[in-house]
Amino acid sequence: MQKIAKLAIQSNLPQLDRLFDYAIPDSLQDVARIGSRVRVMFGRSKKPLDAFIVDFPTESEFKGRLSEVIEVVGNTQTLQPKVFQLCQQLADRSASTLGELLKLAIPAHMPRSFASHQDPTSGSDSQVLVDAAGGTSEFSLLVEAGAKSFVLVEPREVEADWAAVGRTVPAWAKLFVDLATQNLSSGKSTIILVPDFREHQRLLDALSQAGYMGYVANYSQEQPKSKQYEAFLRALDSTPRIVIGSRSAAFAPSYNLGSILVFDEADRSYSDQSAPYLNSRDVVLVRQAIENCSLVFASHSMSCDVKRLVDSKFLEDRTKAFALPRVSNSEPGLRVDSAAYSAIKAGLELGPVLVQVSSLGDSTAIYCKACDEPARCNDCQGPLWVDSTGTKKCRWCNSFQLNYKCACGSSEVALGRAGATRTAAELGRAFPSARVVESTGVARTVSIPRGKTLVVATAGAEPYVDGGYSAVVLLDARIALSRQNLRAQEEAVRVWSNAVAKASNKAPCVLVGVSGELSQLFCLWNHDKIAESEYRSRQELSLPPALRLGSITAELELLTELSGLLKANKQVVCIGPAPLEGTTTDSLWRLIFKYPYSAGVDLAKTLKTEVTRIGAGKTRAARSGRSARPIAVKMNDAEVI
DNA sequence: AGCACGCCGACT
DNA sequence: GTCGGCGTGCTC
Repeated sequence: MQKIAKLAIQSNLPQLDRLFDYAIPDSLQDVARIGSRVRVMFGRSKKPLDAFIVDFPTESEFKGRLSEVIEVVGNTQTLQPKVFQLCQQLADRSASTLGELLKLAIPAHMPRSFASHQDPTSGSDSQVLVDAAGGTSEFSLLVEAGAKSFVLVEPREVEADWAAVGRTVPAWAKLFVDLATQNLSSGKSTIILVPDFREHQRLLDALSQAGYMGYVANYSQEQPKSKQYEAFLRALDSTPRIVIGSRSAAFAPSYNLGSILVFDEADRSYSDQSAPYLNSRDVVLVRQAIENCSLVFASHSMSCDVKRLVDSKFLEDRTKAFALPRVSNSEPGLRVDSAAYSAIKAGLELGPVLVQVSSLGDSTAIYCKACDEPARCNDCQGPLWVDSTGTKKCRWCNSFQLNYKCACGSSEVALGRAGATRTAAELGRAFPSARVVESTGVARTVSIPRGKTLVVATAGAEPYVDGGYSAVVLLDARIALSRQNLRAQEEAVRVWSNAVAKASNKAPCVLVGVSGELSQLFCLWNHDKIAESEYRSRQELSLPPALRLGSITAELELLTELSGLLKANKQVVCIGPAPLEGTTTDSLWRLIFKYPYSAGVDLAKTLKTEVTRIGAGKTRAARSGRSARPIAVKMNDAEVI
């Protein structure tokens, strides 16, 4: 009797989005098991494909002759059953294929890395058993199996008993290390998601100080492929691990998963920019249900999405009381007003000061001095700005505009609002004894040493500093609030809060140029109330996250067809289709659809069938060859409004 | 994706 | 007569 394996093939072709049966030759029967990575010949293709064994059925439904598995790669359970379930469920919910999810979850095999990981003499693990304070700990509620929590974290640098004397760690990093410790003490793994390299590095530092590097699987995507594969293999080991990474770490294999911890869940970097367009928040919610592990969202502000989950009792708010930060606001007026000046001046006497600005470069815009019209690019009519080297550049085509001349004939210009570079220069003149550091998204500064330093940073690029800043000044707050985006306020509060959280205890923080209810709530650090009123208004307007909003991008003809299909479902509301702006291809249109959360899985299933049908070109004449036409289905599109 | 199969026009 | 164009369908 031949042995049969059901395989999930790692290919993102929608036509192949099902399981295939293969025969296992006698020679491979000892090594083949559920989760094994195998190589198979598929179709008429000449090169073998990767696949994973997901079942050993006693007989096959398939009536033809079965091909044989040609190789079993390694002796590890590369695709854990729970990760397989995760991929399956996410493929269903996101209207994409299992193969696509498997590509996200499982890195390609690399024989050399694999061999060195298998080699027992190369073991860098000299693991000490962690002895945490048992079940009485204040953290036990957060790591309890099945517990789902939100924690508004203390917004400052704090001391940790494992850190070197006089050194501090961000409170969120201390919380995460403590929770990982709690898990290790009961033999469990922890997966930690961080939004970018600053948080990644800061957490690694903290784990290193705590002596846990032997447990860490570093899932950073910023290292060579071979290192990433090694991290995957470490996560796969039959021993408790601490996995740290960004989006992709949510798919990491794990031994005895105790908790998933997510810092700053509303950061944009958690949403995928390519298919299957998943958000880490959704991924970890599904994974938590499969693993029955604990889940903790920890942030310095409360996003609408988290507010919704707390309101519906899906998450428990387990915020621990802490001393509120000292935040004040000033009335609209000068960009850098007296409140800002005195905070910087007083702060510099004690240590480093942080100034948050909203944009890069020297000037965000330029105007003609003669006619006051905004300066336009000679090539494409895009708006001009001045970069950090003082060069006039076009925002659209990025071309240099050395010989700019206005349509009225004048070549004299007036500068618009200052970006980080000019702000740094101006403040440098005002505070000549301070060292001025500019930190933006492109400059990779993780942390700066203590000293009389004035840091001018764009939102989200604030370096950490040991002990925390002695003052934090939030400039351009009104600009952040007035962005034409559904999430402008939520996002503004988030970046302000993250800057405030880099301050030391009792350091003064100033929100410059904003008055009104929001700024008052912000000064009182009442994030629950801010999120509450924002979420209520979203509910009144029927906007996310009160319901879900998805989009389909394709040719108009296809969208018309799909919109007819969507309208058949009474729970779905369609908007558009409308031509897609900002692309060079004018043939792409976008259809937006709103639906209640409960309708999501069914709707995704319908769309997936349709996309597969259209992609396969079964009913539609193929004018442009049969190659699948571009259809991008986003079941949860945050950027669309 | 790849690759074969099949059904119509112009070629030694 | 048949060579080869691409439209169509399948892959355990």
